[in-house]
Order: sequence, then structure tokens, then C-alpha cells
Amino acid sequence: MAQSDTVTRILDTAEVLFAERGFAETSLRNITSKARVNLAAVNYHFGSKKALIQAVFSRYLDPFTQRFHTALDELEGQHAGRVIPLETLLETMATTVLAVPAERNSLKVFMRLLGLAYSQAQGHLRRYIQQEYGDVFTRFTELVRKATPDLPDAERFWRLHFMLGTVIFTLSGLDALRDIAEKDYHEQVSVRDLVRRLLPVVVAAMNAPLPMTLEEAKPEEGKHANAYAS
Amino acid sequence: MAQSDTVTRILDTAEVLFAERGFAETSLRNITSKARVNLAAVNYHFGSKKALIQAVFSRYLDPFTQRFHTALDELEGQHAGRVIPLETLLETMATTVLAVPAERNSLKVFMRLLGLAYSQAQGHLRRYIQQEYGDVFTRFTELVRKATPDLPDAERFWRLHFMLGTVIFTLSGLDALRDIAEKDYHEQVSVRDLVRRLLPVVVAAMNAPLPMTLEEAKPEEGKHANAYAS
DNA sequence: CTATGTTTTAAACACCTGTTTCCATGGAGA
DNA sequence: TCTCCATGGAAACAGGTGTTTAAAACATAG
Repeated sequence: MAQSDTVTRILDTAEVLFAERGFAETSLRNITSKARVNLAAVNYHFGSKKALIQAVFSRYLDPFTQRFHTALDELEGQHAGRVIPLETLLETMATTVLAVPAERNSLKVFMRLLGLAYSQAQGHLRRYIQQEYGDVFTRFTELVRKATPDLPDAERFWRLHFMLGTVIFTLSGLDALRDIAEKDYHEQVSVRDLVRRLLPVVVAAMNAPLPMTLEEAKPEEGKHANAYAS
Repeated sequence: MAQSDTVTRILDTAEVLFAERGFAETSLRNITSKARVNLAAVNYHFGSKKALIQAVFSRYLDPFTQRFHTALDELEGQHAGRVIPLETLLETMATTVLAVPAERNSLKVFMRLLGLAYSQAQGHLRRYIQQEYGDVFTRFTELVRKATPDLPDAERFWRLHFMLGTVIFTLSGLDALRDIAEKDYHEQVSVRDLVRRLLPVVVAAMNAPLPMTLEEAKPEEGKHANAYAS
């Protein structure tokens, strides 16, 4: 047992606490006391708090990127050079995302962490992710590019991040939203249910007509007439 | 000068620093030293750091709700009972949102706080906002309901929050996204620019086709069935 | 069993946090 | 002029932070 359960106990506890309260608001003493582990264990096994945060991320992203790569392999094999439809791409991604956390409540945690990584201003975490796991994302966006040939590159970039925001916000704030939804509509929603609802919305958002250019916007409020549609 | 400029200097500085680094990462000493104000001034004028955060929040939200109400008044006057198109509603909201911060970067702060309010697990911040400023939101969603009569209530609820996620994520993580965008596309984007890009996407997302019901989805993916449909 | 390297432990480190205290200041009202 | 009272300011407070130290406990190989 070289990799004693101390390490995994720290990771398990840290990921829950980080997601609940954020990185800065979670102290090492919070983590180690809840994990029933000595305080120094974090610095001994991980080196620093920053490294611990990255380790928590890796534990999610490593399996995810692996699965996602093979899923894309399969997809490319099936379509043999032909363009893969956007909806298929998104569906594959959703399936892969859902496949990783499996039994734990970790999807929420992961999304929360991802959201935190993006809103961290100095962004060392974001850069780490981009640098470490940028390949799958690049591969995916390249496929999306082929699936949406009429979209300018910059526009596609922003729309992909709009949708990233949708997913991260929805899944990371799931409890809060579920609270409101159940109170107002007496409806119980599962994560799978939400993903089912998300898919057509995201597809439609990606295929939305292009925005007015600034020149077009000038002459009063002409309807947004632009010749791109699904 | 009962309300000396000490108060506004603190608010101005706090709002900038909060936006740059987040709330937990910004200390009172950061704020007071940059504002050239005594450390104790924050606790003297606001009572606590938490109260300062709420004050920053109110300074944005109070004028916003006020303007938004009058903007909706105008809109309802113009349309005299007829249904207001969804795009017009969203455009009005966007305009109002952009009108408040004017030159300051307080929009980012506001969005970040809003995101925090939703992602806070226990959600007392969310309830505070909903309780304090829920009226405008209720009024707005009612108008959206009239503008999208074919959408089931629950579906509209979720889609509105999907779009809330898009906006919050994009605008609160603006710096991070701008970083990536400028590096990859050498394109400099302003907030106005982003909103222009957001509008057609949000409209399309709201008008997306309804998702498959679980029965329709079954043939292929009949596992983990969860017995709730729209 | 001894020696070796790894892991755990408690304590201390130096620093930063939000908040409070106590006193000085300065202007308004009587 | 004297009092009053809201503000400004320096210092201290109690407690929390990540990290490091050095000794102890443990496991494993010779």
C-alpha cells in the first residue's frame, strides 16, 4: 500500500469541500480534520495546497479525456470521413461526461470546480487545465467546426463558451435550481433529465442566426436579418 | 458631508478588487490601502465585510430594478396589451443591464455575485436576492411566458435558467474568456460586443424544439429510466 | 533482528485575516 | 466658549492560514 488511503481520503474530502465552499474558503485544516488525517499529510503527499487542487482536477479529467478520446475515435470510425452532425457530437460528449462520475455525486462537484477554475481571475488553474487537457478540447472543437461550417471562427468560439456556461451553471447549481423547480412546479428532475432538456437548446443556440454587425445595428432597430440558419 | 467620500471611495475600490480577485481573496487591507482610507473605516461605515459586499451589490441592483421596471412600463405602454416579442424583451433587459454600470466595471462584480448566490449550497444569499429583488424577475418571466405561449411552464423555467447560466458565466468569467479569445483570435471584445453576440443565441435557445420525451428516447437508451417527463 | 526508507505525528513558524479598542480631530449647535 | 458627536487614525486583538520542522512510528528488505 504505497499509495495509502490517506491520499484518497484527502482527495475525497477535498473535492467535496472545494465544491461546497470554493478553494479559498476551504482550509487545509478543514480538509485534514474531516478526513481524519494529519495536517502535514497534504504538504507531504501533494506538496502544496495548489498542487492538491490540481490533483483533485486530474482525478476527474484524466479518465474523462481518455474516455472522450476513444468515444471520438469510435465516432470518426463510424462516419468514415463524413461530417459528424453537431447533435451527435454533443450527445457523445454528454454521454461521456455522465459516464465518468458514475456512483459518486461528483458530476456536480466537477462542474462546480470547473466553474471555479474559470472565474478565478488570475487563472493559474485555467491555464493548467488548458495546457494539460487542451488536446481533447481542440479535437472536439475541430469536429464542431466541421459540423458548423457557416459559423465564423470567433463566433463559434464564443457560442461554445456560452454553452459551456449553460452546462456548468446548471449542473453546478443543480441543488439550488432543483429547489426552486420543485417548489414552483412540483417536478422532480434527474441529471439525465436535465441533459435531455439541454441538448436541443444547445443545438439551437449553436445554430442561431449570426448577430447584427455594428453597421447593421446603426439604422434604428431593423429586425435581426441575417442569412444564416440551421 | 455626512456621507463623506470615504464611503464611496471604499465602494469604488472594493467593487474593482472584488471583480478582479473574488471576495474571499480580497482583504479589507487590500481595499482600504488602495482606497487610501483607514482600515477601521470599513467596519465603521458598513459594519462588516459581508455588509460591504451587500452594499456593493445593492449599489448596482437598486438602480437596475428601478430602471428595469420603468423600461418594462414603457414597453407595455408601447405594445398596449399586445404580446411583446421575446427578442424585444431580452433586448430591453440587456440595454438596462448595460445602462447601469456605465463606465465602471461593476457589471462583472454583479454577475459574479449572482453566480455565487446560485452556487452557494445553503443558498441564503439566493433567498435574500429573490426576496429583495424578486418582483422584477417575476414580472419579466410573466412577460416571457406570454411571448412563448407554446413552451410548457417547466421547460420555460429551465431554459430561462440555462440562459441565466450563459450570461452569468460569460460576464463573470469575462477576463478569463477574453484572455483566451484574444490569444486565439486576436480579437478584442467589449461587453457590448458580447451582448450583441448573446442576443440571437438566447432567442434561438428559448425557441428550440422541445426535447424528446423519455418514451421516445427509450428504444436506444433504455437504461436508468427515470419516470418523469415534461 | 537490524538497518533503511517511508509515512505519521505534534508542535512551531511567520504571516495574514476581520474586528475592536481607545484616543485625536474637527466642525456644528447652544 | 464649551459641549457634543460623528468621523479619522494607529495599534492591538484573537484567531486562522499554509508551510516547515524534527522526532516518532511503521514497514520492508537484507
